[in-house]
Amino acid sequence: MGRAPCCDKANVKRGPWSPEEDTKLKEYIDKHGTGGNWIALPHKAGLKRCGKSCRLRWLNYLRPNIKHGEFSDEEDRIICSLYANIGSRWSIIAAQLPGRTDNDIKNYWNTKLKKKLMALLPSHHHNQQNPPPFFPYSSSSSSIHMTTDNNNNNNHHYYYYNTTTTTTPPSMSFTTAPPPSTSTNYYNYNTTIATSPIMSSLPFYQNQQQEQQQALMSPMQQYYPMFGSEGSCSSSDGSCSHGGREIKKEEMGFHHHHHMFHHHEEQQQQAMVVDHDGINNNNQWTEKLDKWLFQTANPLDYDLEVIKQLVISNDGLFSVDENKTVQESKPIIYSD
DNA sequence: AACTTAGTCAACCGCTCCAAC
DNA sequence: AGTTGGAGCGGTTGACTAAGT
Repeated sequence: MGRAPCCDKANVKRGPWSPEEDTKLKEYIDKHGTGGNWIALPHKAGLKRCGKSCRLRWLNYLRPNIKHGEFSDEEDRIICSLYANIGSRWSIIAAQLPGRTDNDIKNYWNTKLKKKLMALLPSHHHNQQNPPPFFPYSSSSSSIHMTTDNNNNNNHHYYYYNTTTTTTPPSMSFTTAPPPSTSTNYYNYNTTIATSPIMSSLPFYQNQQQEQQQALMSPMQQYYPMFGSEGSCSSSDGSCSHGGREIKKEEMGFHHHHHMFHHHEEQQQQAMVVDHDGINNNNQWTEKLDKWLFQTANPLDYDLEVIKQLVISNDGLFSVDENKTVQESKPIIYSD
């Protein structure tokens, strides 16, 4: 049994709001506030609307200081950085962009910004089924490098799984591990947006060096001010409070990020393997890796301290920890 | 001019969270 | 401690418009 609906769907108006309805809602809230009860509000305001619909209309359109129109490069940069690190937490992203709503940012990302970035990627990433590697994985700077050792003419592909913890904000971190000197093809599967050379070439990253100076401050203060200085206005609900539910949630959600950022930078690089049948399958595996990384919304689900190797075999892609052999491990991507 | 396709974005849906009881 | 129900969130839908054929 599901829960009771919040309103009588048959007796509420749906669809686009008329100017008259907007006026009624705005006048009511200007005069009485929301009263902390959206469900009761439409009846009091004389609106035949669901309370949720009123709330949405107010937050996304009618409340003061809403900013519509073009997003600036700076806003693009902030959205990309945050998306790369926290994913589709639109309300949190919106909280960093005064006047913007989560809905606006979500729409902007889905319809424009994502495509803008896709256009800058190598063509083999343009297939929608194989999303590009700059999409969010976590705030960690984990990455997978693939190299191909053509010099030895053995068609072996080497994947390097890096785990990096860094004191700099994710948007400005760089994975510094160079490809092995023998490699001729180098593909960087960075999981953080700014580590990609493509991303770095975008207009909103042009002043990255300058921003690295700012990186000296705590990233949590920079992006999530509730961890240090001022509270910020959420563009989702317009609140400007340190108290209440939202911030509690964020504190919980970001706990491990916070912790991670305060580690000293260190990087591990583990090489492994690969026994598969040749360079012609290269794309197959790069695509699978992309897909895996993309689907793994939070690679911390895989313990980065444990995963030391990625091993490809005919049965799939395996992560191998120190205590297990390939045979003992379960593939993280199964071979088709 | 008529039709189709693609893009945009406001609004809805269904879920989780959590305060109040 | 368990239940209820409102608030808030993110994903998705669909109406509308613009561009292309």
